[in-house]
Amino acid sequence: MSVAVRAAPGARQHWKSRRHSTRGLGLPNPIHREKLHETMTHPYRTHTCGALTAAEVGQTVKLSGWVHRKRDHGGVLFVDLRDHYGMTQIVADSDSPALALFEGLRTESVVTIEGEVKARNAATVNPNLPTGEIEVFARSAEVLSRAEELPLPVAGEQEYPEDIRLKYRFLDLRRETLHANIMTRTAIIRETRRKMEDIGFTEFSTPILTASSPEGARDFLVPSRIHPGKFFALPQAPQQYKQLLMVAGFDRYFQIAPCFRDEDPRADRLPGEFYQLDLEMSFVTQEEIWETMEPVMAGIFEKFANGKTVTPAGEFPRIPYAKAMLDYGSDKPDLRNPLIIRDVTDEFKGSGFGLFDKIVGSGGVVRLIPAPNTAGLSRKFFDEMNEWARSEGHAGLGYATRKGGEFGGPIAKNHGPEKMAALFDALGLGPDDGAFFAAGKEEQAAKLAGAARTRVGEQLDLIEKDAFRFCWIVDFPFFEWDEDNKKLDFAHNPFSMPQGGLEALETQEPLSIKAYQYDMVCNGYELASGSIRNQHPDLMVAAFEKVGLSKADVEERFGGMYRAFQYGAPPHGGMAAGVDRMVMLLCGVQNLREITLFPMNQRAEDLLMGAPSPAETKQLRELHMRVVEPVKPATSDTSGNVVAPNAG
RNA sequence: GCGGGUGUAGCUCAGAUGGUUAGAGUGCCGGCCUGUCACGCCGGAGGUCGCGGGUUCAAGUCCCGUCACUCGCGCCA
Repeated sequence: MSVAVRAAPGARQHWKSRRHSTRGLGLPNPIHREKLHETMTHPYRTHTCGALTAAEVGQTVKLSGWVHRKRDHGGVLFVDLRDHYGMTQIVADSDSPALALFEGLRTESVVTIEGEVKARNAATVNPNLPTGEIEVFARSAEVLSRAEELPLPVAGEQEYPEDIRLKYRFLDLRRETLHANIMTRTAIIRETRRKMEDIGFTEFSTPILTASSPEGARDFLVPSRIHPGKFFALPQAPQQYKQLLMVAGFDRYFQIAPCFRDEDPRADRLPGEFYQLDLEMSFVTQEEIWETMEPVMAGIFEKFANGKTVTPAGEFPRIPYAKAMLDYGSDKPDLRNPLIIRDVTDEFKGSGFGLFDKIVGSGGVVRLIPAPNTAGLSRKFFDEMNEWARSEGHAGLGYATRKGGEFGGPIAKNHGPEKMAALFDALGLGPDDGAFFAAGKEEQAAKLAGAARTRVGEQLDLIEKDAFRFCWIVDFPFFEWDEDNKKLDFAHNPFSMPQGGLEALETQEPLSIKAYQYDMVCNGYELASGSIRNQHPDLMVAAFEKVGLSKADVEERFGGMYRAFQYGAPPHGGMAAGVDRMVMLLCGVQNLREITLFPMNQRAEDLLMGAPSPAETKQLRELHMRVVEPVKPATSDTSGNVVAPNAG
C-alpha cells in the first residue's frame, strides 16, 4: 500500500520540542507562558499545559486538557495532560482522589486538575519535554468530557487509513504532526499577507457566487431560486474580478482567494476547493512582476524552510518554455536534479541504425539523458528503466552503458563504438557514464526524456537535498494545436497578451507566437502562474478569431471585462500562487491532505460532514429542479435463480 | 473515463509452492504493580480473510466480476 508521508523531515516538533509550540511560527501567542488567571476560582485553568517550568515550583495551579497518555503503577499514576500549547505530567498517588478517577478514564478524555507544581528530582527529569523539569501533583480532578474507545489513537504517529482519518478528522487534527502542519499553514498565510501589504498590495474580497466561465475547468454550479433554469458558478479563480479591480484603479490587488474547480484530484491537487495567493498589478512589465514577487516567495520560503537552501530573490533563473522542454523535458523542471537532457537527433540522421534513423527521418527527435557513474550498475538497472518506460505507455527507452571507456547495450552496439565515443566526448560524458535515449515525435520524446531524467536522478540519488530551487518558465506559446478538434486553441488562458501584439496575430504563424505568460516553479512543482493581460478589445477579438470565436462570442462570454476595456483600462498583469502547494513543500509532505484542515477524499466527499448529500424535495422545488438518476447499465442476471441447485 | 498498487482482528502487518483450529505487535477488557514518560508483568475477548461468483476433494492463497482506498493518465483557461 502506498503511504502518504506524514512526518516531514525536519517537521516542527510540536509538543516535544523544547521550544514552545508556536514560537518561531510568526504567530502571536500571548498565553502560552504567562499565568492566565490570578485566582483559582477560574473554572478551567490558571496556566496552559505548556507553561509550567521550574519557576512555578510551589505554586498551586489548575490545568485543563486531554489525557494524552496514562501510566498506571498501581499506587501511583502518571498522566500526560495535553492541550494546544504543550504537555504536562500530572501525578496522582494513593493519597489523591484523582487516582481512582484517572484509573477509570480512557485517553483523550478531557479533565481539569488542581494541584501543586513540584520539581522533579534529577533522575526523573524528562529532557524531551519543555515542561520536563516539573510535574503537578493532583489534589483533585474533574472529568469534563469522557472519551469513548478511539477509532484512531492520538498519541503516536502511526499510519492510519485515509477514510478513518477523514471521518474522525477532529481526532486526526489533535495528532502532533498534522496539528503542527495546520499551524504552520496559518503562519505562512499570515506571513504572506504581511509581506504583500508591506509592498503596497491591498487585499480585496471578491464574490463567491459568480458567473460560469466558459473556458477552463469544470465549474461548480449553484442554482438560482429567483431565476428558474439559471445558475451561479463558484469562481475557478477571481481572474476577471481582479482585472476589473485594475480597471477600477486600485493599482495593486491581492487576495488569499478560495478557488473552486470540479476536476479530478491528484496528490498535489485537492478536489473541489483550494487557495491561491492571487495578485494583480497595473502599469507593469512582466519583469516587474517577477522582481516584485521573488522577494515575497523567497522570503516566505526562507522563513519556513528550517534552514534549507532557498534560491535568493533576484536570482530565480528565467527559462524560456522551449528551452525547458529541451533541457528538462518539462515545463516544471526540478532544478535540484543536475541532469540536462541533450538533443542528439542529428547524430542519428542517416546513421543506418534502423529504428532511430527511421524516427529521425520522419521528423522525430532523439534525446539523450545522461546516467553518470553507472559503470558499476548491473544490466538490471538499465533494463528496468526500459520496462518502466513501457509501463508508462512509451515504446521504450534505449540505453548505452560504458565501463572504463567500453560501450555496451543495444544502442551502442548498433551505432558503433567510434561514433559513440565521439558523441560522448562532444557531450562531455566520461568513460564510466551511461546514457538513456528517448526517441519519437518531439512532444512525446521530450516528455519521456523529462520523466526519465527525474527517474534517473532519483535512482542514482542525484537530487539535491534540503533545497528549494526556484525558477521562472517564460515565453509560453500563445496558441496550441487541439488535436481532438483539429483547430487552434489558447495554450493557457485567453486573457494573456500575445508577444508582438496585433501585428504578430496578423502576420506570424500562430503556433510560433509567444505570450507574456509565465510560471513560477519550485522543485518540480508549478507554484504559480501568471501573465500580462490583453486589455485591448480589438486585440482580444483578433485572438479569439484565431480559435474560431467571433466578436459576439467575446462579448457574450466576457461581457463585463470586454465592456470595461472600452473605458480606459491600464496595462496590467499578475499571477496566482498555490498556497496549498507552498505549504506542502514547506511542511515537507507529499500530500495536500496533510496540510488541510478538512479535506475531501479523492471522490470529492467530505466524510466528516457527509457532503455532498441529497437535497430535500422542498429545496429542489424552490430551485425549480428535479433529480434525474443516472441510468445504470443493465446487469446481466447470472445470479442465484438461474443456477442449478447443488447436486452434492 | 482509463491504468497500476492495496484490501487478513479496532489499527499496523505476517500468513512460499492451495491442505488440520488463520498468527504477531499494538489497542480493548480483567488482574497485579509507588517513579513512569511508547512504563512493566499475567490473563481474556476480538476474524463473513472487502463483497459476489467460479475452479478444486479442499481457497485467505488460483480464475472472473465487483466495491473501497490510493497513486498516476485523461482532465486541470
